[in-house]
Amino acid sequence: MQRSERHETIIRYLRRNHGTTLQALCSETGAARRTVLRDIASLRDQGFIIQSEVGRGGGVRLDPSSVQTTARLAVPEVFALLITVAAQRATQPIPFSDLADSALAKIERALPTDKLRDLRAFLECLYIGELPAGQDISQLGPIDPTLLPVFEAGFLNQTPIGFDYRDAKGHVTSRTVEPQAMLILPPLWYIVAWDPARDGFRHFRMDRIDAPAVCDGPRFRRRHVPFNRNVQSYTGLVPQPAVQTD
Amino acid sequence: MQRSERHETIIRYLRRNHGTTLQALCSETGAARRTVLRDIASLRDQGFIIQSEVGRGGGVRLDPSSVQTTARLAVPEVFALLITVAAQRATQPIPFSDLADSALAKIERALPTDKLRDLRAFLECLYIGELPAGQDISQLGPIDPTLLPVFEAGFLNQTPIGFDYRDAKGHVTSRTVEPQAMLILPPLWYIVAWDPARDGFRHFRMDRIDAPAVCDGPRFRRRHVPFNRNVQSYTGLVPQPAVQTD
DNA sequence: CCTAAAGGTGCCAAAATATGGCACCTTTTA
DNA sequence: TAAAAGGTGCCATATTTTGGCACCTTTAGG
Repeated sequence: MQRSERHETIIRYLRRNHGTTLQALCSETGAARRTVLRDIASLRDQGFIIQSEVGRGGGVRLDPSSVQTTARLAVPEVFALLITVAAQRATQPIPFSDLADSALAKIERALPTDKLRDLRAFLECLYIGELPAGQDISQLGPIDPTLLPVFEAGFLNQTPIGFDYRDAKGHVTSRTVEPQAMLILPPLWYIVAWDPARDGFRHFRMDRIDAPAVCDGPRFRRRHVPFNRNVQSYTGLVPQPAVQTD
Repeated sequence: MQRSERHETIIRYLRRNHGTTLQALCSETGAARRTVLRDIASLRDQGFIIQSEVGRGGGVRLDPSSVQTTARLAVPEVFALLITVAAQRATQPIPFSDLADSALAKIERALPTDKLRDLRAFLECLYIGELPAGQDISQLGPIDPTLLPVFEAGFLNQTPIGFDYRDAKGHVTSRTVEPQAMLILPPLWYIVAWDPARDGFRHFRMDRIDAPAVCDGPRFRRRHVPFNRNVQSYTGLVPQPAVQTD
């Protein structure tokens, strides 16, 4: 097996298996342990975040936010691809999804460092949970397509965003808030923001947001968003016992 | 200078200079002429269209339509991404799927011309419908991951493919057929092929196919596959990205 | 016609790089 | 304590790449 093939195989395997051992990777690639170790070092040099755990029950794991793309793809675009593939795998897996993973791995390798950093930060503010039973979703509307880029810009640059918000009764208010997180309770998508006017966190349903725009205003600081037990971060869906320091 | 660095230098130089000579590339890279020649051959293998002129006043030139694909995706990989996004849209649409579409459009445009042609042909043989009510899917098994590349090779090159087929009773027969289309009736995937031995079209469930392989045999011609009303072609369902003109 | 300027291929020795095995280290768990 | 893990350095061997050479073809100019 060629070296570049082997690298792709390793990434693909790590992506599909949340935790694995070097021994498994040796079997998968047909290479010696020493070679696989070198491959992993090389992949780390290329920017893949591969965490490891020493000792019994240990192994290696690819950080789920390890993604790259072609330089011409915008971060929200890659984000949308990632979410789509992950959602599809969670609901009704498509045959040959390993090929989609392989494509994502290759896109991953081509991401410039600054965009990779942005995407990683973006994925870290994404939370997923389940909608409480009985929640009314009868008036679920479309989401303004400019909302995600606006959120991204505000979040990454730490500048406030503004929008008109319609509550359940259709009453519209104008808001200027500090975007802190995104929350998906399928099929509802929320923006979680710090509202300075109310001195607290607010959840805004994305389908009730109109005319989103980045605002001039002082840079805000990021805050830890308190969620209840049923909500997990996208990057924390797999427990990470050891954080590798590069 | 490392090999990969040299490749980037060559491409960059060719982009900036519409016509150049090997001698100039040798100076630019510091490598021997023989090495630069190999590099060019290698770049051609990677999909760059590098034209050359022999003789006085000759040289090499990068075809302007030869867009550099920093992520070199295989056609089945792009296919898998496309299908994933389309399937997700059909079941439970993700917000911002327009962004995923946009990303895919950019990826498609970044494909070399021959691969783009292959992908288009591939997508044109894909059909989607709904499973008739009451169809038994209780024995749905896994699909051999080599099947899609085998189908692709057979379909694009118009050469027969062979496989072992298990029918509903588990009876295995060996088949050699002409692949004509793929049919998705979620969650079942079918290969639709012309079976010369039976002088007709046959539908083969992908999860009942084993040991797929491309066969030696005469090139076959493509046929129009008759489907009933509930089946639509993929390209009729999904708007295609605008084709970039040279 | 000849010569020079071009791209191109095959071959081989030398150089460079990758691989695998080994020894040894550290950490974690049963 | 032993086994299961990831990890590093080193070295002989294997593999790949490079550069030089010979030879080929094509084109343009003298």
